Amino acid sequence: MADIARLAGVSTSTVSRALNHSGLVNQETRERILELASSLNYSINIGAQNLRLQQNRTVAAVVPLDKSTRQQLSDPFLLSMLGGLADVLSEQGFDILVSRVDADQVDAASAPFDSGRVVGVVLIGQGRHHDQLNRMATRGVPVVVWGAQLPQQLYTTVGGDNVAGGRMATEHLLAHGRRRIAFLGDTGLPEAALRHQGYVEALAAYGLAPDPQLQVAASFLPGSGTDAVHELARRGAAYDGVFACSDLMAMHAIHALRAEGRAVPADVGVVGYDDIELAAYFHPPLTTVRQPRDAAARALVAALLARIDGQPVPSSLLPTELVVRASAA
Amino acid sequence: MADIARLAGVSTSTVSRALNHSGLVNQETRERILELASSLNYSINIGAQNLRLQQNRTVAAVVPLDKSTRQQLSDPFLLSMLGGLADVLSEQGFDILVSRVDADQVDAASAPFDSGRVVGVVLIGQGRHHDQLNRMATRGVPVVVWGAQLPQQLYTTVGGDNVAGGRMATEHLLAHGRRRIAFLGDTGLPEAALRHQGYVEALAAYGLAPDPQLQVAASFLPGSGTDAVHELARRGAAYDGVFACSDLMAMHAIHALRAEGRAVPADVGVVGYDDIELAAYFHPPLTTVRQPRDAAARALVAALLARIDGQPVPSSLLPTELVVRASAA
DNA sequence: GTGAAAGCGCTAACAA
DNA sequence: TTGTTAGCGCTTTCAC
Repeated sequence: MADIARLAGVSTSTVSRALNHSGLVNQETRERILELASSLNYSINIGAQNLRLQQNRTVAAVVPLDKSTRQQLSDPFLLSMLGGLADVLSEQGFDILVSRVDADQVDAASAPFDSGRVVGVVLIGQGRHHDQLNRMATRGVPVVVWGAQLPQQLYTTVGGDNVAGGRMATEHLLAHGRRRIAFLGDTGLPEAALRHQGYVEALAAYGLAPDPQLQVAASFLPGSGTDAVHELARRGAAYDGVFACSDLMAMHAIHALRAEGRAVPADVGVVGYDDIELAAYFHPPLTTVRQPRDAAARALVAALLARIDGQPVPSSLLPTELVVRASAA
Repeated sequence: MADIARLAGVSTSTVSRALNHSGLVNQETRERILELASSLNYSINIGAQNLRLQQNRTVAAVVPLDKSTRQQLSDPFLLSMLGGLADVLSEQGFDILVSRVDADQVDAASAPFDSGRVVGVVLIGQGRHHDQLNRMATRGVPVVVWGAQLPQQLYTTVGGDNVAGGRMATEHLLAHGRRRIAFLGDTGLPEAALRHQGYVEALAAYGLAPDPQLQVAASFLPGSGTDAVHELARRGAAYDGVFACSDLMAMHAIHALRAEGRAVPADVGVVGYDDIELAAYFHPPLTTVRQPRDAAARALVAALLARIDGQPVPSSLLPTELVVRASAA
């Protein structure tokens, strides 16, 4: 900036004003400065500007990753959520800093906030971090989480209607004559727990009680769908339906079922969750519960900005929708 | 920091030294300061520190996106590359700023560098941006690109061996008796062009010439695989093999073939590219060319750091590998 | 072992 | 319309 000032024969103040399109600069001077700046590929140093202005237009998107398994974040839905967030935040003029933290040290998610790097944090995946998240919120870290609303929650969540999702998925299987429906998902995770609740409700409406033998605590890691089907086989469980808590899991399960010689949907009906892009092209095309990804990204950003603004923001529940294709009919 | 200094009864200089583990601080003073800092959840303001130190440990990962189609980056392989980069960069103590730019304004990719936000740029996807990338490199922007090496290239690329990949895929189909092999990919893109070259070479080794009727300029966008199969049908082209330039495309193509009543691999053998996570669980399990994602992420980061260091960095070619499953046998 | 002072690149009173 | 000056939060000589 000093260089430009020198070359333009003005002070840095004038350059600053010109670059910020302040009206208080002579038309001609302004043009000279702008031309100079663009010919030098000069851009205002954002770090210095932020320091001076005490502002910041960067948000952290944090994905917890399971370091025990050194598992990359690989769930396509969560990954695409990251993409959706990036889009929405760009639109709003925010930059997005992506960081990955150990699932058991989610506190670390606030580091970029504490050090003034970002103005807020979006956590993609609530996991088992309720307490840590509450602690962060208490410390005043503006944090918004993709996940389920929990009692005594001090942070804001945005999530799909998991109970309804679980209910619709199960109802669909029941409506197609399935009576022994396996539930694949880790109810230790709030979202899966709620989907399970929907599952139980749907069963109850048919006068059925959930059979513990049919419940497998499959994680969201790839491969878990396969493992779950093996586990059911090991238990000798009889089932004609599967409700999986993610499409990835459902696809793996279908693959494993096929390996067992069981046809989908003829022998076993399968319903997934998320409606990832590939779901429609899988074989058989996957019946699944759609989560509103774009709306979610929008809601997460809106909530975060409001939080940053100091407003209390209620958690929100986005509608989910059953997409009927062929895997359960 | 001033607060801590006051509370500890020392000057900010001392606080700074203590926080930076400078040996020149009294043991006891240091401890008092550190305790104070952690009890206040204080972290050094990185912006100010960077300004003062003239340093920066942030790298931009830029994904070009096709604004004409408003298409999100959705290719699972590229998305997972982003994940791999995030891992490697974290390991090295770098933060990662993700931005999306219009495919036709890739110049904008250097904005975070010009404004001092990042020390370098990794571009995930070379596309048709050769000239713009050369221009960026000429301006001195440290930029490293996932893509193919091109003549007169001033920037550094890291890429898989596309020619070998194309050759192996095609050879595999040929070895299984396929003679009319469709090529699905846009040869306007450097990587697809090289894969096509491998395809042609493999055909030539069998004394076959490529049939233009069998070449469809399918993009990397989702749905293009489906479109390509429709296009082949429209042309009335006869084929018994398909080499698709991405797994996503291959999966879509298989779906479309099935809709046409053609079995894979019985009627048509299909080979994909990338070896995304789902490839093994697709039906039929996808035979594909594996791209070394983790090695690629590592190489990209190493190249970028060397570039930032001012060293000239040669482009590199990573080995690809044919993963034989069931879709082409 | 510690503090005072200067300066990283920028902006905004305030003065001219 | 422009320049001077101070200061954002930090580190680091230099002096004590």
